[in-house]
Amino acid sequence: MAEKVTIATVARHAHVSRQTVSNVINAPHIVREETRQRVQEAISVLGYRANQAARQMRTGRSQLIAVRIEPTRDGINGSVLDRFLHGLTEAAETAGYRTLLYTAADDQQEIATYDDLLSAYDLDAFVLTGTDHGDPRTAWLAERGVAFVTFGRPWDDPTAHPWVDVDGAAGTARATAHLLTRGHRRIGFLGWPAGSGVGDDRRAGWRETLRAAGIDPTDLDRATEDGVAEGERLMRDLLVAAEPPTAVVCASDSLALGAMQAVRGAEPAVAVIGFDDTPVAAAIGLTSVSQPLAEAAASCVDLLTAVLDGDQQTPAPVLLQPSLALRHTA
Amino acid sequence: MAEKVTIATVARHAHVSRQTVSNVINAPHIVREETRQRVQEAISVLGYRANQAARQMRTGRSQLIAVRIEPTRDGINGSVLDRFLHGLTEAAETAGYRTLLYTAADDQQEIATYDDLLSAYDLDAFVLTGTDHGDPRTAWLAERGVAFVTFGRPWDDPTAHPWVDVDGAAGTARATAHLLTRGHRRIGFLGWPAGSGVGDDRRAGWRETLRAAGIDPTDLDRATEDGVAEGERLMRDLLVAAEPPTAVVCASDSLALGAMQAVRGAEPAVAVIGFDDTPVAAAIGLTSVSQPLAEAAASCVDLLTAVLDGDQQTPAPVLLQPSLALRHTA
DNA sequence: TATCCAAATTGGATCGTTCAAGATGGCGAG
DNA sequence: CTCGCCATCTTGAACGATCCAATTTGGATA
Repeated sequence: MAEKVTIATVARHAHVSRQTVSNVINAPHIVREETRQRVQEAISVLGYRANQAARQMRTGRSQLIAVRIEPTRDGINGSVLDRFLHGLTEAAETAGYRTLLYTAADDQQEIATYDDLLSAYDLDAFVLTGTDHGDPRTAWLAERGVAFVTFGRPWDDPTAHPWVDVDGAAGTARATAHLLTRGHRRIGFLGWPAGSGVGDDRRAGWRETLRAAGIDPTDLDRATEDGVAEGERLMRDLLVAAEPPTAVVCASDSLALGAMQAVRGAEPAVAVIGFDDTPVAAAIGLTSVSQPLAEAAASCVDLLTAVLDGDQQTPAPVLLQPSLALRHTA
Repeated sequence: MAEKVTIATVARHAHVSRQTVSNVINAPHIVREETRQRVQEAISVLGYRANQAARQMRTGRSQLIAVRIEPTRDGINGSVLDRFLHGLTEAAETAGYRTLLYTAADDQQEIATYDDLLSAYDLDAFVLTGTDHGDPRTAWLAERGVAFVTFGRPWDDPTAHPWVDVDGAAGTARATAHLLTRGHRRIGFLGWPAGSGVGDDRRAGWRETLRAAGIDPTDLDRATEDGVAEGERLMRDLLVAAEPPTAVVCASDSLALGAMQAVRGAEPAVAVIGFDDTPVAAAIGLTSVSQPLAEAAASCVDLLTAVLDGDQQTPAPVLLQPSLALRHTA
């Protein structure tokens, strides 16, 4: 293995001092152009790369961002976070950061991990996914002045910290509007029990769109835990109503898949629209609301760099618009 | 924010020297029991955590493992690597390592990233997924004495480096055997063009099992690129043969999904078995060969720790057995 | 030509840890 | 009683970068 190339090696090679090399890297403007080029050449000739550990010891910054990876959850919806993770890694890389993964069983353990990562690895920032009402994690981080962004709104106070989110209500609204233009009037909704920010948001988009069209959403709304079997059960329940729906909007592809199974072979066909545009939806031709996950991830990195570069303490949140991936179930 | 707790803080608090604290952490056996306990107590009282950057500067080890995350590939099969990643992160964590992500467009760029990660972050090891014949990446790493494990066999030389893999041939063999016990005799195979290690392996399991049962596999074999549409096309092609198959084993769930679409409504039903047990398979009730991904990830970490702790240069490879997730397509 | 100022460069200290070598004290053998 | 040995603990130096203060250089000015 070739011997280690340090900043001193570069300095010798370019006939300058260590500090000048450091300046070329961190503050090029204070170095004379001619010197700068000579050093740059030495750097590339020798293949020099600053040792992060040494830099970090002086500066306290590691160029590392941490993201939690959840234990393989629901097989269908789990892919959403994975796609977000892909986008995040790419965006972070172009911004000069690397992505570190960690796991945690619950909020308390996650906070312990923050502590560990911060003191052991000097992490620069955290990206949290899926915050809920009164999240202890964001409070802990904010209290200690740690930089972080959440993918998902803080439902209590939208100005509490930087966040990126996708407008779920707009998504279900778009889905509902699409069904309305196709002539559907009785459009049901399968969602989650009230109380979760995300679930309530998605339900609201459907409800308000129906109301705006002069349709009473009451009796067309069903809620339960997420899952295919649950979706099927809810849909059957909707179908036996006095005036069964001719279409249904769902809060997830899991629920939508269940709904599809419940209406299989029905005449006339019942339209179904899911949420998240998962691979399952694409595979079986399920129309679904699609979140711009790569864009969301890039926005997270943008906000983080804004915070880390000290430009702003709390950059403006980003709310992205979903689109409708049209397939043949609606 | 509380002031930083360093090894010196602990030393003062326990009335010993820095080095003794270091010894308590790294070589407890050379410290007197009484002293050890006193130091340990100081550590937990102060909440001390060794600073990785500083440690790394002396030891050259970072307790960091790197894994590549691919740009969101095929929506259906992509989840396999994601599930592996989940398992890997968990296993690495319990072994005292953290997982770092990186992306790369091609092999050459990936090698450049190795170089970067090694010199900038002093990475301890790499986990590679999906190696192919004559992989330049493994050669590069081996040449420099970098520790790494591949998830996937080195098809050229099984002793080239440590690896973990799932026995794909055993998987398709098991699927084929299952179909045979269900009375099927003409069992087709949809796979990838010859040349890819994984694809050839999966095909071999099916072929040899048929041969062992006295059935000639010729004419029952089809190959193409992966994808749902391709699977459907291949299956239609198989069906118009002189003696069409009554069942088919596929090299992926994508192909299997295509096959299912091709035989939809056929009487008698044509049995279909996929490979990878993806969420899509679970969602639509497709019987599929299931890889023990969490176990594979854990094995990777085991091999890595064996290499990193210097126990062995090339620990014995691990070949895991897949199982058959029975659902209602076979 | 001497003086001064700003820009560019230099050397030394420092971050927190581990390594290498040295100091201390107790104990048994000679 | 003294020596050497072992177990235990302490001291000084080093890893590779950046920060700080001091110094040199080049060019403009008097």
